[in-house]
Amino acid sequence: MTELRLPAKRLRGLHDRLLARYGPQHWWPGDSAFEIMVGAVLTQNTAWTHVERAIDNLRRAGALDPARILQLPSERLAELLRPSGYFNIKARRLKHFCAWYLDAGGWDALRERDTQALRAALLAVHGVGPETADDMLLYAFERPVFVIDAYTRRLFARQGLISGDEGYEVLRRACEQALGEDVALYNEFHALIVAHAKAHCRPRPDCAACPVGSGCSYADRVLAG
DNA sequence: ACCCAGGGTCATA
DNA sequence: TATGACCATGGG
Repeated sequence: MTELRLPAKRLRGLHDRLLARYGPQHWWPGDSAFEIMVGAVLTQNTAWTHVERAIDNLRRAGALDPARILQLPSERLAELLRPSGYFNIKARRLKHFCAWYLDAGGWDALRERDTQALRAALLAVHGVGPETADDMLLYAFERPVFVIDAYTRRLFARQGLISGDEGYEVLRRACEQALGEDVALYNEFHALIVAHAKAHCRPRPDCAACPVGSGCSYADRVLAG
C-alpha cells in the first residue's frame, strides 16, 4: 500500500481558514440517519438542491422508509426520483440499498457493527462506492471516516498538498492519519470544502479565470493565506 | 447554447 | 490498471 504523509498543520490551517470564512455548516442535511443515507445515494454527481426535491417527493409519497421504497414499482420510484437525475439508475441503487438495510436488521442492528465491517458491507451494495459509503459512515453512523470527493482532491492539489492522482484509499488514510480520529472535524471539514466549492465553483467578476475545472484561483489564493 | 453537479458501474485494451 | 461510455435533470 502506497503511503502518503500529509502535513497536519497545513491541513488544520486550511480547515480553520475555511471555517473562519464560511462558518459551521451543520451537516448532513436530513432528519434521520436513513434520510441521510438516501441522500448520499441520490447526490451522486448531482447538485444537492435537486436531491432535496427527490427526497421531498419520497416524503410526500410516504416512501421515506426502506420497506416502502422496496414496495414501490420501479417506474413509480424512478418518477419520484426524477428531479435528482439518473432516476432509473438511482431507483435501482436505492432498492439495492434498502434491501441490504432491511436484511441486515435495520438501523439498530447496523449501528452495532464496527466501522470496518460496516464499510465493507456498504461497499458490497450495488451502487454504493467509496464516497457514498463514507458519507454514510461519517454523517449517518458518525464514524471517524474522512470523505474524499472531487472537490477535496482538487482543492488539496491546488494547495500543493497532494499531486491529485492518488487513489481514494491513499488519500483517505493520509487525511485520517494527519488529523487523528475526530468525527466532528471530519464532518465540518468536508462540509466546508463543499461550501467553498459552491461559493467559488464558477468564474465571478472578482475571480481570475479558473485554470482547473470548476476551481477558482481567487478563492484558492485567499485560502492560501 | 454550453458546462457541470456533494459518483458508480461496466465494457474494453 | 486504466481510460471511456453511460446514466439524465436542471441551474448558472
